[in-house]
Amino acid sequence: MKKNEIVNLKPRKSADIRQKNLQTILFVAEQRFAQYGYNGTTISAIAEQAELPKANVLYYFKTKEALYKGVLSKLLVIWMEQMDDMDPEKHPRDALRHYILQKMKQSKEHPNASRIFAAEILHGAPYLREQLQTDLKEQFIKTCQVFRVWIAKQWMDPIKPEHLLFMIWSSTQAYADYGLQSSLLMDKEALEDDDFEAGVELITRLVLKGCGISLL
Amino acid sequence: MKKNEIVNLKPRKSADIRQKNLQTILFVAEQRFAQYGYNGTTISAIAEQAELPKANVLYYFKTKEALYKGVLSKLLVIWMEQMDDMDPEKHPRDALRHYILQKMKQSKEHPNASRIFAAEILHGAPYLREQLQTDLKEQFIKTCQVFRVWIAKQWMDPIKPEHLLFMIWSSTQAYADYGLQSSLLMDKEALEDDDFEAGVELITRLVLKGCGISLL
DNA sequence: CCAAAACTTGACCGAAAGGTCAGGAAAATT
DNA sequence: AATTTTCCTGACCTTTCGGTCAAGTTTTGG
Repeated sequence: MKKNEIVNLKPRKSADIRQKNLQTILFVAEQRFAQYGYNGTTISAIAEQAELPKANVLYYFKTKEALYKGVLSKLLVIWMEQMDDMDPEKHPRDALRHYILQKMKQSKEHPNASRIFAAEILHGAPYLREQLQTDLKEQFIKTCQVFRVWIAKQWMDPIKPEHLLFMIWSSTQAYADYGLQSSLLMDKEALEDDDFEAGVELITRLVLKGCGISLL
Repeated sequence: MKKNEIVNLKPRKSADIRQKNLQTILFVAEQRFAQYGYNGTTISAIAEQAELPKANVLYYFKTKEALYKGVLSKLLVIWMEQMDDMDPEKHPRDALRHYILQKMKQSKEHPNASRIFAAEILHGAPYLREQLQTDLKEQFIKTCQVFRVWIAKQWMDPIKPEHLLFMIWSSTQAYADYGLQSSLLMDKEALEDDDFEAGVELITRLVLKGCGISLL
């Protein structure tokens, strides 16, 4: 079992080539799609940035659409996994705080996913409709149901669950989607850790106090 | 079916032709840009929907970019005019309520403007950077300043003005940008008047209570 | 009524995009 | 070592897009 002869030379694994190229392409594609949108992104540009011939990119992904879907499905995993349920048994104070924190973390750590999804939805979700109508909707309904339980228990004021959730989503998501806008307005290159923290704090505060949940 | 033979209605002045065509083109272009984005929109598609030959569209707008800018500048007027100042003398209860209502009205009545701007910002504001850095920023700073006055007067809790404003913008804007998403989730064709009202109510409530402003 | 100005439009063009393909190089398998 | 499978890629094809143009028609102004 010879690994690779002498010390030097690349540890050129065999089947790893595929994995490595797929990864590179997907990584680059994610960036471009996030920044320029589907139609604003060209395969040549991706190929160039990935330092591969265009035909090679097309070898791994037969079509541009397939590549885009590849990116989407990769991001969808990240996207959904953190979206996990809120426990109706937990006190909303803790559950909501945690949820908002998670959401914001998402915006901070995966802004590309956020942006791509935002653009998708903005344009009628041509590729995500299915997912939205199933997975996301299930998540939505479940979370609203939790809110209703809390309201019934009088742990929070009777607000409209759908709109509350909507507000939490949009205001946290905004830190990814409109990161540029806000940094422009605040004279920064980009949003910093402090900004995300302040965002979490403010949104949490508004939600808790707004719903009549004590902060302690 | 010529109706203005005998009655001699408007004998179709030439100057009117220009206005009429410009209007039609801008109207159609606005829709397409909002739905498909800049790169996803073709001049032929606009021409077809406007029932004009492509070359005729190009006669009025020399380039696609010029047309896009035409749409933007038209929307920018609408966009900014409602953004007017909050009065630091007024009580935040009324001023904020009014502001949120206006913002939401914007989302409801001019969703295309909202969507186009959202897409612009999402992609780094290639055409709006200038405007954002001047007009919008001025607006931003001014409003934050008003918040600070209110805080100094102890009319509201000491929150971070930038983030509060950011939250108001994003959550109201979302009713335009993500109108589709939300209607999908709520089993509706589109958002209805009730939804906008409920949105205003919830956002106002969260903001006021969250900032320690009494609701009466 | 006539000439100039404004408008209209089918035909055309070069560039760039997505995608194909054939044949060669490298790995893997036997 | 031989052969099969996978990977690589330059050249090429087709379509579509933004944009031009020249030849016409209509409107306007004198």
